[in-house]
Amino acid sequence: MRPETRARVLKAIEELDYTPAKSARALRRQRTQVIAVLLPDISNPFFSLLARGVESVAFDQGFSTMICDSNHSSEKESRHLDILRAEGVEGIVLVAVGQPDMRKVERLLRRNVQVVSVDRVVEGLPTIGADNKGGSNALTKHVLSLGYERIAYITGPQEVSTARERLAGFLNALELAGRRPVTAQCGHFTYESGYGVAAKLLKEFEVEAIMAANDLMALGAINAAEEAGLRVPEDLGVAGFDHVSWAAFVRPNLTSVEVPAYRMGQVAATQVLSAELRETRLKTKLIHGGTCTACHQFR
Amino acid sequence: MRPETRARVLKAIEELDYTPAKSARALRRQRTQVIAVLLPDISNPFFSLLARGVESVAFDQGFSTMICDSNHSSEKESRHLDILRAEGVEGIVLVAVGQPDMRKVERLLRRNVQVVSVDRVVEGLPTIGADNKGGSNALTKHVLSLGYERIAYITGPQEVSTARERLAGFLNALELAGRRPVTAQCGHFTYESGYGVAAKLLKEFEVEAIMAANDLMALGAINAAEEAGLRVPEDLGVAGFDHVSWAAFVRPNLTSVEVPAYRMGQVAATQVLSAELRETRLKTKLIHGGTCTACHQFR
DNA sequence: GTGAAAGCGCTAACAC
DNA sequence: GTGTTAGCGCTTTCAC
Repeated sequence: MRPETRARVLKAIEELDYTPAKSARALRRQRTQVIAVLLPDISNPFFSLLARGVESVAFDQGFSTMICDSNHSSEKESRHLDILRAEGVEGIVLVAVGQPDMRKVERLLRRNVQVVSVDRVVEGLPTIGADNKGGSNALTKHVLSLGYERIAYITGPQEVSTARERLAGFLNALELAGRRPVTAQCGHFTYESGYGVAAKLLKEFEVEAIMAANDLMALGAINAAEEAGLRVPEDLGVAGFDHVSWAAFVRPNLTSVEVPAYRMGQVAATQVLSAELRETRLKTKLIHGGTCTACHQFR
Repeated sequence: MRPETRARVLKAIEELDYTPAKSARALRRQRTQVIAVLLPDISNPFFSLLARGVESVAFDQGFSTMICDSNHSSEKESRHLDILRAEGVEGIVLVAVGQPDMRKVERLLRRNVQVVSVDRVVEGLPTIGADNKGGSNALTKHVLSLGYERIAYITGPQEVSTARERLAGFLNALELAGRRPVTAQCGHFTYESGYGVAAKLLKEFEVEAIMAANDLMALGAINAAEEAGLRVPEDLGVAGFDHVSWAAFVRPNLTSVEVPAYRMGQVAATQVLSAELRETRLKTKLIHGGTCTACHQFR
């Protein structure tokens, strides 16, 4: 092309304020260059970090990301799956609310839309998860090594795979040490449920430490303990799981296991975008060893 | 249409797994039914709540939402503005990183893309913000009414309008009471800066209370105080701003002013989507009175 | 009501 | 290289 022509074209672009229209391009090429991340609650710091991880990878590869919030509702999740199909996204990173609507998911897969589950195991989908069992196991061993003997556990809903895995890791470590938990009771991964379960538990049992399946419940347990007149960590040790950012500001500090949400998002996005994938069906993949961090919560 | 034909069509839809392709529709109608929210950091709970507010309104109106993360970078923000134009979004809710690239913004406006600024005032754009000055004023009066006299202030970067407004509200309330702040020093809205500024300040001045321009810095101040051997709230009162959700879990509790991020997002989205808007240029709009919440932090 | 046809803005293919 | 053309899947219009 003659430099002069080139200059004229550039000038026209400038004057007409031209930008190629993505929707036309998408129609013609049958590729939108958009992926989505569909999660239960973007205002939960764990999920929003995960979303950032997805976005960072997509952005680098020239993809846009739609972040969709199912608001903890399976129905809204299902509607979002429809919308995303119509929207023509090329892949979906899914943090499912319970078991997702597999009919919808399969329709997407048939259209060659990559769907990868993160954090929670979904039957029939490749899953990117942390090593919940291993992390819980390591944390429990750490707690035992500090000399705690009478330990209670607050677990999450048993339909959620992460809750089951963390409980399993805990029980396994105890068993290896030839011990049994004082009690294991079920919460809902919320602050309130942690508070409620701990308050009840502290009345009925004599415990030296409480381990919870996530930080929010652990925080509830701390507050319940202090209201029961117990000093933490002098009278009662408390541990959580997730190592969410604000936990670092909580006083007294919370012992926890780091779950690398950002990296999990990155890995999931990479899987979704990787072309190889279009051939091979993936297996579940573990990220990180579930490192046990900060330990100020224990005497 | 004959019921029989109708049935056949429905059956075909089912069999072919048909969903109308949005990109074709968008191309033909020159409307994508997509809006975007472009913000500095989706993993910040304040912004993610805001994003949820935007999404909820858009979803109800049949619009999809693209959440874009500028990662606190003006450059990335600018690139996102380009992408969003190419993508053909019909409106943008913008939480700007400093002053945004107005050339890009104006190109969007010229194309009749609605751009509304939230939280931070942007010259030349309608802004949805909280009543920072009023809220700060009310909080300061509250603190004064509790009998505190020697008050220090930790402000945010003065380029950010919210920081200026909160400082102004504080100074105004003091002035009305015929007082002056012990000192007012600048942080960066981060935990670390709050910690650092407070630690220094407590050495140099004798203060009864520290007020910070946001919760994160207030939390830093609390930790600095406790490390300096001061009990909070017995020896030193501390107040923040934003009333972020995790602040409710912090012990001792933090006095703060609520900034209704979710509602601000909803209002901004409504503005962006409202058709009237296409005619009239908007003015800045205040949401909420900046209510002063929980007061356990003060004796 | 039903059907046919044009065209949105782009890209891929093919001819020059 | 450069120019032309067909067509992606939908909506709108206009003719029946």
